[in-house]
Amino acid sequence: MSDNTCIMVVGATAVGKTALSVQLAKLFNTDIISFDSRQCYQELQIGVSKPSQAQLKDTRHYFIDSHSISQQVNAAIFEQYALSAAAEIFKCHDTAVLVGGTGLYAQAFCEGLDEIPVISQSVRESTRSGYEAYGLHWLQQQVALNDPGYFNAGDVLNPQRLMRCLEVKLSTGRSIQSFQANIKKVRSFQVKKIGLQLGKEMLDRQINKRVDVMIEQGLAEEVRSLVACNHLNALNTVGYKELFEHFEGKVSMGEAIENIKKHTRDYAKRQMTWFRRDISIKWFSPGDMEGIKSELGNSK
RNA sequence: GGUCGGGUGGCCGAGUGGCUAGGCAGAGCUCUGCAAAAGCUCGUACAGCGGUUCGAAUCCGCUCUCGACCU
Repeated sequence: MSDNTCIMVVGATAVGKTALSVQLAKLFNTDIISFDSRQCYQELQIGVSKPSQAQLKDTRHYFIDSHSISQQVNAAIFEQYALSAAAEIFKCHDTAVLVGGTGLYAQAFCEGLDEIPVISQSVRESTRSGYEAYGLHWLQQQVALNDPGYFNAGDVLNPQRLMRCLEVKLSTGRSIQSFQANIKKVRSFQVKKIGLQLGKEMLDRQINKRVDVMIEQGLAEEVRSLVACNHLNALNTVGYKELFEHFEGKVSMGEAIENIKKHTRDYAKRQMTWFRRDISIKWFSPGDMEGIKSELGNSK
């Protein structure tokens, strides 16, 4: 195994990951790979809290502004993208910094995803439109019929999982379970995970502040300019969907802003639920640069 | 001092003798190709004390408390 190391910074939204990642990149004189499922889109700016222009100029960032909202991006695509970015970085450095809040993407990068054939667009479309037209009950019936094994074991109230199961079966003729070997891939680098953590009150305060600043910076205008794209998955994003509701006349501006704050809190909570169970993460408070440095130094 | 109303879980709010509303906020969790997504789970609370009753948040009495009005 090589000596190459990925330092991975994780934590809830608004906790201060970006600042730390830039500090670490400077410290190790290297580049950054983001694993944030929304910051990769060029069209999304104010609402997704990207690194500043100065930070982007100073430090090379991968997976920031790298895609368009009209492109398909998912965990598997990210895995390939990030692995090749890491290989690129390791040509000249022995350390890469990763930073983000999308747990599934982090997992895909560290452990890989099982190989499942690409699903044809037509199968995907028909599965989706079937659900939209006939509802959950129809979906459950289809899964019970086509993949009873999954139906009996699976999450039958979760439409997203059911659709995935159905499209795999319809497209490949095999149950999705037959692909899920759950084998962790071996990487040619080691990973050190640094978690950033703040008390609930502090984090809520930073979330509220961040949202207020986004509004001041003109988030509403940005969202208005994207109304025509509101059906795209990339726009199913906190900060955007709430303002679409406002522009559709469903809620007042004040309510939309409150909803953004609430949904950001919910999101942060889900992120922590995900990261907490990863025992390889070492947790620090955002200001504890000394602790983080010694952790990275000692274990090397 | 008197009369009349009220007091329901963190908040809002229904319930008028047995069938544990509901909403919001909050908490816990799941996670293999849409993940800033999608989904799951969690509150016997009825101001207090006593009584009636097989059974009371619901009826009766007293106490406390909030409000309105009266003298």
